[in-house]
Amino acid sequence: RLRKWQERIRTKDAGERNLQFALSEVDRMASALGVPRSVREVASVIYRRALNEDLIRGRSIEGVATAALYAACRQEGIPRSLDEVAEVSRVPQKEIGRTYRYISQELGLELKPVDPKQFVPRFASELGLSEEVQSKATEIIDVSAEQGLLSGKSPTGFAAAAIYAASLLCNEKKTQREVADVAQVTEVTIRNRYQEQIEAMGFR
Amino acid sequence: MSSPADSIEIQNVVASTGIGQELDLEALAEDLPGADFNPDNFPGLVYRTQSPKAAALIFRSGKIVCTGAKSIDDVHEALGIIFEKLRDLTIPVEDDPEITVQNIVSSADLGHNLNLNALAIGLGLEDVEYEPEQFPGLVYRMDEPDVVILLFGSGKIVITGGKRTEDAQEAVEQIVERIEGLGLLS
DNA sequence: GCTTTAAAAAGTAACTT
DNA sequence: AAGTTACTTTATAAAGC
Repeated sequence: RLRKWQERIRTKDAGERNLQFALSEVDRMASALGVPRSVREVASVIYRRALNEDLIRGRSIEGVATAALYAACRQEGIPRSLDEVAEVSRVPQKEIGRTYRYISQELGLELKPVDPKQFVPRFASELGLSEEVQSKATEIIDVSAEQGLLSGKSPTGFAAAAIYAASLLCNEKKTQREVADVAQVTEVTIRNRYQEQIEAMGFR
Repeated sequence: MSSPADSIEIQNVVASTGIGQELDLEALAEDLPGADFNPDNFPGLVYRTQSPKAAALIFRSGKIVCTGAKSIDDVHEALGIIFEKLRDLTIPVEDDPEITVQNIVSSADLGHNLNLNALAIGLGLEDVEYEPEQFPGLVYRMDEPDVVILLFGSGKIVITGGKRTEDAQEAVEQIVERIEGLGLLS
């Protein structure tokens, strides 16, 4: 009976330690990503829900913590790409994506697909581009998405191309390489999306 | 009057069977020209048939998985060839081993572009997985028939998880009806 | 969970020419 | 810049770790 008790305390302690570890990891990654405190709080709520629903079994604590943070960023409307999240996590990108899809399904998060426009302010400011370029990029995204060009395309690549196009239109040109670097996509992707977008805008 | 259902093409059929006889795969790998056997990697021996084109995974237990065939008839033909090859090597093979189709992968074309963002919301986010950052297709799990459909912006689709030829047919009819009902089949 | 096999869809990436 | 190759997703059996 005494042993059982000690075991209970031990597992409870272990559980507490695991939770502490997960939340401190969320905190560490959130800081590295520069997301506000509110996002970390949403992420810990998601993590605790996953824990209560026993979704961690068979998965790494760090993987679930990272996926919770990725989900929280999306839920709060300030998404980070899987690439960006993977950079501050010790979990491979593929596992983060897989874990995100799992907890998202099981917790019924029902997050809408990421809107490329949500990347515009951050990418544009990293490139030192003006408000004018940002609103032009936003317009390009809206117009080309409305014409059905967004289906199946990566939101970061779509946003990157629109920012590149807008920088040209507003005489604040950035090279494809510069835009590609902040958005973490290739120049080829920017070129492909850019061509479709300027055609959709009626330029050419 | 071409309907999407007419565009269905079976792309891959997976089936399992067994010869009811244990096998020495090391010996079989020697006797079967073209056989790949790397037990450190995978417990099955891989054997490919040329016509019809298919790949078989042959296990020590005598159980066999056949994949890559373009029709159920091709599965039977390919396995028939393998059964004969084994008999030629004086390995006793049951007269008519039962062949079970486990999965059929089909492709089809809805004939219209799809707005996957609108479709994700229209079909219900709870039944849909659409993560264009990870994969360009929208994943839709259908209950009846029990299949998974991948839908792409081009209107091309993939139906998998079905065990009968009719599953793809029914799935296409169902998904067309649902998308039309949402007014999203431009 | 993973390992292997096959096939389609379309996007993205990493190479080579 | 174009071309090739390869990887992402889905399902499915097999035996074993």
